[in-house]
Amino acid sequence: MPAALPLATRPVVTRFAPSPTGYLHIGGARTALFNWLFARGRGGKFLLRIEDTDRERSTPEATAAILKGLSWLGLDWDGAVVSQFDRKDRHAEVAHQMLDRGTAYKCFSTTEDIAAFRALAEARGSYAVFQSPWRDADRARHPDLPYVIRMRAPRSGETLIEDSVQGTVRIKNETLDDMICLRSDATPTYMLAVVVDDHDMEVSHVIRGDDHLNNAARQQMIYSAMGWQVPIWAHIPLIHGPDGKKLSKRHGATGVDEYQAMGYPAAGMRNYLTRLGWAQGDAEIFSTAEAVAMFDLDGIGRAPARLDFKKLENTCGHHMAMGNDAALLHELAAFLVAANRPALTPLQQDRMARAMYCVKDRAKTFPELLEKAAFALASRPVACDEAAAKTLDPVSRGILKTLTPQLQNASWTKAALELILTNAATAHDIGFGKLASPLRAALAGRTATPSVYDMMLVLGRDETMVRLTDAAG
RNA sequence: GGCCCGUUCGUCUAUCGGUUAGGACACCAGGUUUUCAACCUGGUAAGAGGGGUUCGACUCCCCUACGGGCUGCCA
Repeated sequence: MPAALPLATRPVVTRFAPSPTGYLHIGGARTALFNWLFARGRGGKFLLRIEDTDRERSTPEATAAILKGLSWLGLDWDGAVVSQFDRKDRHAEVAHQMLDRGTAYKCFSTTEDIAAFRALAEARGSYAVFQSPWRDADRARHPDLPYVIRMRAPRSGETLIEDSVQGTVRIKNETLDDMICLRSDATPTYMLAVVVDDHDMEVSHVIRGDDHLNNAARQQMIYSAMGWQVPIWAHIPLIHGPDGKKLSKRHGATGVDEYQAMGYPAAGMRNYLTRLGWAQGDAEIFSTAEAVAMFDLDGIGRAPARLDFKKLENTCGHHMAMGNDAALLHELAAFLVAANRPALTPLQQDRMARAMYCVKDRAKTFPELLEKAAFALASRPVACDEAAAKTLDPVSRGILKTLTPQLQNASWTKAALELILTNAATAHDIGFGKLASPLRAALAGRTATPSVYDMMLVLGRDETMVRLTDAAG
């Protein structure tokens, strides 16, 4: 029976426990985020454990990628990263304790025996759970052969999982097998290792993908076998691709590193991921601090959510606009590294910093930010695209020429520039739009740009003058 | 196959027996405008299907369909 009540008074400890077999999956990132939000909002701890008991598939590169992904998202963990493999002796110790207590037993069946059993069971249409002949065998008759340690699971009755997201889930014990806790090479299986580690690490809330919901019943048996307090379970639905199928490579990006390389700001990513499968009323756009304050288990939905890139972009756009200029500049530099693009020169950095105010609220991603700020990053002579070149006809060039002397002595403020330019438009008997086009071409080399005033302000008098002169020919 | 979970606008969701079923993204129309974007206003759009329970069901129960997960000496 889950002892949910005493746990409420236990300090909150959550954890993220990925297996290091690849990059940090976007679904894993959201699981980590939920754990992090929950802990941070309750003054608790958020621990990180690498489940590397599968030596075949675990790699240090994958661990590094996971840590990097978490760092990008700003999900800081408490204490040192725990390697599950390093704790294998402790796991084995617990397995033997269960053996001593009679809640586990040695099983000498070979993988061939098991396969044969399953084939037979399947042919008969009964449960395909393996029933070991060694479960009740006399120890005196144990052969001197390799063995695994199996849980002596109850074969009748049911196990109740009190889940904060899924509600009460009843699982018939007859559908659960005597799972292996310690392999024949004395290494622990995942099922044993998670329980021992979560217990030893004093994890109070296990928030993880609902692919582990069935496992929770098995794991709960180990808790009771050891007389340990069961944590509060919260099995969250997985993320699906836009077509509702399990998110996979064919949907596009699945690794968080790819999202960083695509230029989504981390704050926007956090906001979107928080809101994906979780809600509190109509809250849509919120800061990380607000998310920490708001997040709870009650708001987690029970159905898998689909990834929607349009909404991700929109959310990111809000965060880009809300972002602190210096912080955005800093993140932009990190994006360039992640995207394997050249870093900004000192001059470009300076211009970018000054342009930020007029470009950040029109960009959703860093590539867009760069695109909008192209005028500031361009170096002379500014190359014109086709459409911009067309606006620089002889008449327009003539007008640009008349502008330079006036700009020479103008005070470099928006109000002053506005006066000069509107007067110039009037003097040449054209609308302001007609004047703005060649100015855009001269200053940015393109037809879609921020306001001409903003560009002039960002570039400064000298640069503006030379660009106009360049264009005027 | 067996077991478990899920199903509200195209998408993310609100609703926790009584609402004209709300918001956001996307989309459409209009507006603003110095281009693009942004922004403002309005609009289209939903309870998978079938049975119950109830004075009354999106909400509770059952069945079906569909989707997902688990069913490993993987995690």
